[in-house]
Amino acid sequence: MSWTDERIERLKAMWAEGKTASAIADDLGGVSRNAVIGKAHRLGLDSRPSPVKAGEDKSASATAAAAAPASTAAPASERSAPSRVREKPAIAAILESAAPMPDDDLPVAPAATPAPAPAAAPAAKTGETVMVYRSIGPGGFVRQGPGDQQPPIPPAPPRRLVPAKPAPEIADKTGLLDLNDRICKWPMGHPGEPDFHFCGQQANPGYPYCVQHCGVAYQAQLPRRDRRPPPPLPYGGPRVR
DNA sequence: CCCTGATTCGC
DNA sequence: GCGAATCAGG
Repeated sequence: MSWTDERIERLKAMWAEGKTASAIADDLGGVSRNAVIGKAHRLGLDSRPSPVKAGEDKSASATAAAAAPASTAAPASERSAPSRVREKPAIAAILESAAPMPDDDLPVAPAATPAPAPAAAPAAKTGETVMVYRSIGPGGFVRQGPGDQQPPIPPAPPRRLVPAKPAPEIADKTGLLDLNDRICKWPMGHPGEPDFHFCGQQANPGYPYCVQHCGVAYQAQLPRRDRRPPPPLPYGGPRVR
């Protein structure tokens, strides 16, 4: 079925009415909803509120490709495609929410300190043993492997927090409270380990990491034809739809 | 699973 | 230009 003038007019009208692409495709007949969407785009019709686009942070993703670090910069021939960049670690987002303590005389710890999300270290590869860092109170964590059973630990009671001197081994390392938007937040080591700290280099402006770590965190996606097929899975692989 | 619209890219 | 395949959020 081809796009006659008459069918294009009907598509435009229904698109303007806010009908979904599926409904338009059903109504026109002989075309899929993808065909309708594709045609609408080529006609330059208004974009609809997309479930995917909603809430997207434009400033971050739109500039991601342009400001990509030199180490992964795509060749000039590469299509301009901001969405071709993916962020690997979600750690930065978690750390962004680490607000500084109120400036009161001495802060009081909340009764129930939620355990931080067990963020995987950036270097972790699939198949590696997943360690969990369980909070055992303010500033304390234990490492747990999947096999380690341990009853839940009751939250620490509220108590006054006394400013502690940093341990000598991290005296001049970048800790959680040293972070701000100009400092690279790439984790070095693992949370809970005595010398855990952050990279601390000057952050690439607009990014949570320094230029070097941006090169690890943001990587250009290969065109589909250049991607390797996923390795075969055990048991003959997943069910084919 | 279902739905949605956006995007990519082989044709 | 077309539209299936894919993506990603709801």
